[in-house]
Amino acid sequence: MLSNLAKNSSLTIDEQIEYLKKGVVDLINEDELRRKLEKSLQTGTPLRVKLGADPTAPDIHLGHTVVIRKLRAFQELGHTAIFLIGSFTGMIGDPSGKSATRPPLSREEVEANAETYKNQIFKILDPDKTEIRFNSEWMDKFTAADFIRLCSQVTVKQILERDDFEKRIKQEKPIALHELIYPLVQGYDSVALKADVELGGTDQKFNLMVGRSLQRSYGQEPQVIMTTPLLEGLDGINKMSKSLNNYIGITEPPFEIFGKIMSISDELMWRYYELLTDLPLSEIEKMKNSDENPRNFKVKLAKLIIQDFYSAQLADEAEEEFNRRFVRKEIPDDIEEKAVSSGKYPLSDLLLQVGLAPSKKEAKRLIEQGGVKVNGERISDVKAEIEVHEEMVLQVGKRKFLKIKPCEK
RNA sequence: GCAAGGGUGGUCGAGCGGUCAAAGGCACCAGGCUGUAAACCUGGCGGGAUUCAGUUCCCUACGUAGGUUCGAAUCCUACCCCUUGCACCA
Repeated sequence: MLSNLAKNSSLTIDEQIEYLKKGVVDLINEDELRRKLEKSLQTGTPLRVKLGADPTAPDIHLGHTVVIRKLRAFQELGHTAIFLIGSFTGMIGDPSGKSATRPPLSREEVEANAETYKNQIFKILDPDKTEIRFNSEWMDKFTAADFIRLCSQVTVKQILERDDFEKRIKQEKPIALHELIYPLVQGYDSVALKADVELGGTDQKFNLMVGRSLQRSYGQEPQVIMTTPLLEGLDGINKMSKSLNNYIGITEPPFEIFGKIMSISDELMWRYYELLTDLPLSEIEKMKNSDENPRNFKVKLAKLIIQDFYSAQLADEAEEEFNRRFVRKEIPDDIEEKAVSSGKYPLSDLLLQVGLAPSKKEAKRLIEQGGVKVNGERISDVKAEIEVHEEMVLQVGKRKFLKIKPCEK
């Protein structure tokens, strides 16, 4: 995963900047970045590169990895990654998300989530060059006076300039006061951490900018900010998110990842190539213009992504399993098993009982529409009865399988 | 507190006394065509029962609780919640 490390350490500053800029939407600004890189080189002091994370969503999906990969790029160049967990800000709720107020997390929950984070981000980042920090480290000690002082650093107008505040005002939608405060607290984190660079999704641009101006107010050199695009989810339209269920989690089994990648549109595939792989744009362009069946490129993409979080071998296995199941339409061999007491059942009842259908009506629908197979044989008679006396495989749709094992009552 | 507008199925959004389990879109599910692509086509999309049958029936559902009606998502009353404006407070 960190194979590029050695390779990149010998890059010139210009090459480094090129490398870091790949896929970046905003870079504010390049000259400052250059100066910081030069100074770092001269003094032998790594840059402190901050990435903030919300403590409420410890399940990392491919969308998050875009920016984490960027953080890794800095690590590869020898800099320090600071992964900041917003244990304090989590209690406020970022206005760029849903406006529903979040219940404060307990200390235990934050710690548990932090562990989960670590397990996941270290699939991408080098643990030795990563600092994990919590903003409650300093925010818990923040006094009311500190807070007032912080607030005095910006004007109301500046805060209201933020796009989504502006929009909401126009649409006459409510903005809670604490939402206005959020960027300040997040920005102060940069002050507390003395960040040289802060990364974030494009939706974080405003917050990152506030960090810059606060650092100036507190007498620090302002951080460089870099934003990365929000990755589209599997639907190709909305940003990837858990709540829209259009995501690929990095802890998902290889086979799942493979299948999900295969199901994305060709158009989206190129986007994923750009943001989720290290392939240079020129190479991606070449593939795009070739006559080869795009399916092959999709297979390649799926394997590249799986390799990132697992291994080449597991990627191959995922492909093989995929081919077995969907190309050759074979029944997989590692199906979940369920014991059912032997006897005769209407098929619809059986489907309901083993959880392959949420209701009897739905079960009947599935049968009627030809979505149900027993031992590989399609059964479309709603009133079919099944005798359970030996092992059998139930299939619903293309991907739901279940092995039924008879047992005594 | 006052005034106005609003709360409908996963979502958006019609309906404003019966023909409403509620138009239409989206999402989703199954099938077809494929490359588990896109586009497209077909069917489905609260639950349970019943039938030869796309039959009939029952329950639950339109913020909550009542009421008026033979009959309500649709009318009335109270309450809850959301938004906006105004006032009160400061």
